[in-house]
Amino acid sequence: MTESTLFPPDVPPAQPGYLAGLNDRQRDAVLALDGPVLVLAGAGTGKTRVLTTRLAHILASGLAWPSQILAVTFTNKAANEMKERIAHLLGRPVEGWWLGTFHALAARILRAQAELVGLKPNFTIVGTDDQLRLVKQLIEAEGLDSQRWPSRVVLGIIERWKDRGLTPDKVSRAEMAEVASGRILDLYHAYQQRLLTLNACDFGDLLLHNLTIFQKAPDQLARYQSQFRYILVDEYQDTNVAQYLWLRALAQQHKNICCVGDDDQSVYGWRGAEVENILKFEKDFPGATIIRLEQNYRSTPHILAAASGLIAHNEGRLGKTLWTDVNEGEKVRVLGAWDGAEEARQIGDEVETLQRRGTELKDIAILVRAGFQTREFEERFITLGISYRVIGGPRFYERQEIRDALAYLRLIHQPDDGLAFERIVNLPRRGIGDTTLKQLNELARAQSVSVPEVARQVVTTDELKPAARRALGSFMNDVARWRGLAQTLHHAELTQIVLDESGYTAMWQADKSIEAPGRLENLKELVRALEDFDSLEGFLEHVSLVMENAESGPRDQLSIMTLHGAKGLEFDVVFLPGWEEGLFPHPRSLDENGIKGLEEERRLAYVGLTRARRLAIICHAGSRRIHNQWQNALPSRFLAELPAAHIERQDHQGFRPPQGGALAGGLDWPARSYGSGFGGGGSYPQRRMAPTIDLEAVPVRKSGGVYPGGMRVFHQKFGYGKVLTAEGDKLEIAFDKAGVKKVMAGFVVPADQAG
DNA sequence: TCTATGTTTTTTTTT
DNA sequence: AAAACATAGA
Repeated sequence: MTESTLFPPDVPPAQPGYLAGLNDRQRDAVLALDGPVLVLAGAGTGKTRVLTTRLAHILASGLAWPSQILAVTFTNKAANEMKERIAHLLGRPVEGWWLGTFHALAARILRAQAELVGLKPNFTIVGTDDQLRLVKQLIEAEGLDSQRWPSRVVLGIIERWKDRGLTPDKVSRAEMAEVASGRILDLYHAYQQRLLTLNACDFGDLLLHNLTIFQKAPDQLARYQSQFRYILVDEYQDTNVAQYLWLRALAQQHKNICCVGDDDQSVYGWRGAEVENILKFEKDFPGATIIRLEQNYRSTPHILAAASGLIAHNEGRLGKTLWTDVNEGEKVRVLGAWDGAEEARQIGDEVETLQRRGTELKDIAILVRAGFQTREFEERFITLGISYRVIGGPRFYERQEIRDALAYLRLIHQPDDGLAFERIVNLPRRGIGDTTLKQLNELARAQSVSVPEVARQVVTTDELKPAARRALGSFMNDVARWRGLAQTLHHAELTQIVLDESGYTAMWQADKSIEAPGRLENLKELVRALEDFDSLEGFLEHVSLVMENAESGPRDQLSIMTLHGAKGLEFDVVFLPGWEEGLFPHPRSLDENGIKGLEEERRLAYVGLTRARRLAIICHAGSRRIHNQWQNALPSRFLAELPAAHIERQDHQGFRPPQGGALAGGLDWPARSYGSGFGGGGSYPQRRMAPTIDLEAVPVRKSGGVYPGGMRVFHQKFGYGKVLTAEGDKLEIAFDKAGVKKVMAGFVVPADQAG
């Protein structure tokens, strides 16, 4: 144990400085170290502070070595933040403890114990695309109707089983009567078998295999149990059954487990999270201390009251009463708009007003229900020149070209990685098509060896047609050669060579499509990223577990993100657009989960409101284009649930809410027909037919810029590109990533002046 | 085996 | 409206 040098056996000071400034409840939560503790922490009650202080306290008082602490967070970002804050509290960084997401920690255990579940320690963690491909293959093999059972749906069912800690053999018992389709269960069996053959597992398996290990090897479990003297769990309301079982198993010996959560902020039910875990806590850990944090330090009374009034419509809550001793602030504003475009315009105007009054962009956020809503705001902000960033968009490591390149590396590193093999064996085209692949698969299945293994064998036999055999042989040769190079070369270098020699780079260079240059750029970026890692294994693990984008520089930018993505964050001003029936609450949630779904949507609304420190502005539009069809929308029922005393209507342009307005209170919008056409209950005017010219969209800045054809330019939304034609103020530009677009000259700057 | 054409679906939220 | 998907033909 090298940690012993880190902490001299000094007795901690009688009143450690880090306890100063905590309120009584918070201090209780920090100091209650013995036995199980459940902290019910309402929004903005200093939860993170309690968590970090508690950890710092354990370490500073020498009650445990870092390696004896298990701290689980929900995102990698939260883990990093915790790491930093504790280093700050203690005045030194902490190394060697078990801090991370459930998935990262479970992966760590699984690497050490892989053999117990039939995996090799270097197993691959497959991503969504691989999962879907696999399931699709199996659906075909099992002869299931792929129309009735799309791979997406089947995978969803399997994942939900995994969330509940059910291996295929356990499902049959628990679920026999419930699921009318025993065939999906067969498929689950086959899927697990297939993953095992591939020496791979998916995200759910990380936890599931851990549970199996705990069951199969009580001695190993006992080892972990005695190792982890203190266990800490953040966002406990978002744990699923598998995670709950995992925690319960590990906490069994010392029972010093502290879970922090808020049942009102449980918004991941669709991913298998069970709020019931919070309710069960007392039962499973008898004598648990329960501490409520109810003093809110974040929001103004109006915001708090509005949020509380809303969430009060949910049943089966543990119930908390948030309060604050702040006594000022604006009411929550509710803004009606004609349509989505006007909504974006109004929010843009508000943002500019806020800016003029000194609010910085980084303190403003727009929280949307669904990803597609971000587009209108992006367009508007580009026009206005408001700097923004969309958080949680498409991720670097999920891009096609990156996954392809990684597949090459995986195949080199793990010769039996069949998924990687299938992905790139004919990419670029090598004349190894579906037919050949099908043959290989059959052979592999018959001999129960991996597909790459079969491929290696078959090049020396006459199983395949000569053309296919030659193509395959040459490919396998290349891979073997690269594998040899891997022994001596740095992997960044190796990657470059592989990409060039395989023809993968050439493939994109030859590709005349608009996104090709961008993809090449991303590949370069990948090679650069590889340089930061000592080992390829380390990099691959990083890629599979760290699904978040690296943060860009500390610039003053407005944040646009989903409500889910906003959990745990806070901003001075929060805009909540799209509060309409048909969008929020999302009908799909209602369809699939009924009243439970509605309550989860309501919690989502609650989360959104409670992100705001100073001001919350809710918006709704009278009509919105969905699937490119105009649909009328009534205000969200959640608007009617907000206590009238704490909100203020701000309608623009003669907008008139139906039936006297949501704020009259007690109105029950019909949940059913929001798109019922003319006069469907609301008094919204129909969309004007004549196309209106958006005068504000005409650029006012920087007129007269001259951009000759061929010049490199930068556009805030579309990125870098080359001018094709210039006609007055109108430019036609081939953007590296966004393709050919017509834009106004005022929106671009010469490439060398960008940034 | 690859490409072109026609048909269908899409947009809930993510470790 | 666009993208993803499936089918048929070269």
